[in-house]
Amino acid sequence: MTRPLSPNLWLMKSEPDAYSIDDLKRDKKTLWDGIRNYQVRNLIRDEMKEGDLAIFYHSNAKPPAVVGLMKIAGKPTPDPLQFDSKSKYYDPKSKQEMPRWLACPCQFVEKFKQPVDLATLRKTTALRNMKILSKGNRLSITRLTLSEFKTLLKMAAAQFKV
DNA sequence: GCCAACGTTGGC
DNA sequence: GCCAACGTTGGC
Repeated sequence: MTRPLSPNLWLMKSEPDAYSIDDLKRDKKTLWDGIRNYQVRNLIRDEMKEGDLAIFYHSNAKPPAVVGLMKIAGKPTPDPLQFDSKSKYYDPKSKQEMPRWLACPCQFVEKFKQPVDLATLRKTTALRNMKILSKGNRLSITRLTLSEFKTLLKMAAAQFKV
């Protein structure tokens, strides 16, 4: 296995009612849990690594928008909620010795001064292939190309420099 | 393995 | 609240 030299770039969705960029700003670090989709689980298991960068997207928001930047702060770890019978993310079929679901540690980097809403994203030619804009893509974590990542940072007037 | 029924996501 | 576009479940 070769180790990629540059960080992977991701877009990660969260409903602000559940967990927002302001929550992350307050917490500084969080365990990104509640992932219950096998494609996404495989992505973080097989491809996500410490040091990767992720754009934070508010879904089901008014308006939906990219709102900030975070960094992957460690290896994916078993999602504790799958074993919590009181959680809505409880999975009775998952066993301690063979956990089914993973969560990933995320660290706050910045909240964008200029969040970019979905309508604006759709109008941006440089983002026309961005996964989140293609019809039918509902995955909560998707990859960004370097070009898409740079475009988003620029539009959002980000502090972070690639 | 097929597929109908059901559940979820998320924009609008 | 509606609904398109999935994903999951379980009977067969």
